[in-house]
Amino acid sequence: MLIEFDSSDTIEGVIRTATTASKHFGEDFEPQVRPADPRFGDFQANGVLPFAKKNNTNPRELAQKLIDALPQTDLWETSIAGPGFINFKLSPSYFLQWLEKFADNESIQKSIQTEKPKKIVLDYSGPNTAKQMHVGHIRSTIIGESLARLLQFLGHEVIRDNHLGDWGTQFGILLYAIKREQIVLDQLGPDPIAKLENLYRQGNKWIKEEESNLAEAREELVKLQNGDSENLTLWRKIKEISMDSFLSIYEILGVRFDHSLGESFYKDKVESIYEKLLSHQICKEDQGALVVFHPEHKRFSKQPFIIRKSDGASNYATTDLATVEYRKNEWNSDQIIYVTDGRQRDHFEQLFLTVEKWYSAEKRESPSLQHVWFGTILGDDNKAIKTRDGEPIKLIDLLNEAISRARKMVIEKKPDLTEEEVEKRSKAIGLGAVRYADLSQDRTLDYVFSWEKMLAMQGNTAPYLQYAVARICSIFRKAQVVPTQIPSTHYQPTTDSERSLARKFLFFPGVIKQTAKELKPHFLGCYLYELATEFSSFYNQSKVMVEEDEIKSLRLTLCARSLSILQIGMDILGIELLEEM
RNA sequence: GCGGGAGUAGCUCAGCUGGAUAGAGCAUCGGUCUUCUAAACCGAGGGUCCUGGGUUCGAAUCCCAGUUCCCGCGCCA
Repeated sequence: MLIEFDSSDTIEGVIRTATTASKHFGEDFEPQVRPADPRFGDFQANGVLPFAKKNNTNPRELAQKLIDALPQTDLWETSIAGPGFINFKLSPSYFLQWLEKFADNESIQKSIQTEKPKKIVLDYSGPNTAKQMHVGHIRSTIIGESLARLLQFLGHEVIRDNHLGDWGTQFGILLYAIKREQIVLDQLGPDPIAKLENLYRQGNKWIKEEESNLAEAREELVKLQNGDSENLTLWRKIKEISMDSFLSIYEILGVRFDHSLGESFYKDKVESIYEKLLSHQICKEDQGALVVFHPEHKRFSKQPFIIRKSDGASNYATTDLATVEYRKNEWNSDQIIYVTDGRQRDHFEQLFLTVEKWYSAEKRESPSLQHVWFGTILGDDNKAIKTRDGEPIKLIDLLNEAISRARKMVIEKKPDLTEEEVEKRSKAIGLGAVRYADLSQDRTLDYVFSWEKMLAMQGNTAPYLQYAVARICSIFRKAQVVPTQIPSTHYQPTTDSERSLARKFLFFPGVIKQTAKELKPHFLGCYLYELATEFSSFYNQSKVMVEEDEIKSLRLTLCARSLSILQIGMDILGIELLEEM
């Protein structure tokens, strides 16, 4: 019998073979193999219950027929429980075979990679220029990066594109403020982006104070959009300053984009969009603007998708349409994934509907479009953190605070480390904590920002996972073997802690699949935490460095597989690991 | 008004798409370091899964109604 990486697949395959051949079941029988409660077994097949219901037979008797039809094997024991569940309790021999078959990170990756690699554009982070990234901006960057890594791990070609908000109306206000204050952009001092942000805030105040100021700001924007050279020069400088600030954050977070084509990149590509959509009668003029309605849709038949404002200017919707076209034509992408705040869901739904009609009118295949949205980070008032007024916590400050708190713990624990080592560990631990705090929770949920939450280092946190890894590495150092060169063994997982750790490995494939299917990193994060918990428990109960070589080899193998899965998983989450803590 | 999301332990959250006695972390209380790293481990207490109906062998999960909070809905992105 072939042992597959995903044990559910192995079991399901065996069941299907049996049921297809059996007169009691047939081809339409769904085994429904799921991880089981450890009290009952390792996997369970639930499919008999609904099938018996549909065919008006006794489920327990039917379950018995299924078991009778299964081939004899020493890989597992089966039993019927409750109303008709079939439990599979895997044998020690199964575990040992699995452990030997998927022996290193490469073979694990190979076993799970896709057969149909796609070219996927991942659109994430996308901060607005002239503003600093604050804590509210962390989610798109971290979630997006993690999904990029996941898809790459699965064998897809991923194009990371940072769709900068560099052509919005904020420039009217900012240019107005710069001119009013007679600011020289080259002389903004050590923290130019903060200065720009203050200017923007000041400008915002001014335009609210007086009508005429608002008019002037609008005029600056029009001049910019019409290619006024003075304003364009200022705009370029602003973008440069912004990019420097973003890049320093990406550097810390280990994020690198293949492209940073902002909205400005598409400003000359929008005219043809209007023409095409008009010629296909997808959009129409309404109240002076060019809009798209979707008559078949209950809501978007009334709620417009504005692709050209009544003043003739383009907007977010327009550039997004042009962006799809560019990514399809120039990069030949099969799929585009947008990682943005959930408040933009209507926008993307409308965008996707519009693209679908447009491409189908031209009989072209549109890329598959997906909006991976996340909840908002809220302030203490339960409202979204916003930049316009007040001073939200800067992202850079959060990251630095995380590193400095980790630093205290690192030094406390090991006072004699070199400065270089302290630096390395504090960074891995502090940033890991922040990343994990966000990634370990369902992305669709809003949460209130708190230092305590973001910087926790005990319990279900990245440092806990990193600590488990450090302990494993320590064992291998003491044992003087490398994880890939452990002597083979005949000793099978026997004790409770050996068995339950080995058992945990088997659920990794399913977790990866689910994470990829729903594009929700928290499935992986939670699993890794559970795995680390199993390992810690194993570590406390079973000494690895024992006299008996056979037992030692098995336990080293369990350490090695824990390490592999933690390495792979943490790498996908973008969290660094340490060999010592 | 229309549409979307959410309501699970004192707090923060999981709950594998309908499975068996609902789980973690934090906090509280108790135990474990001359033994591979105590950022750890073991244990205890803590629940009207918002409320009320329904669907069925079986519901935190699906459907309906109500309720509370959040978000979106014509020229911001």
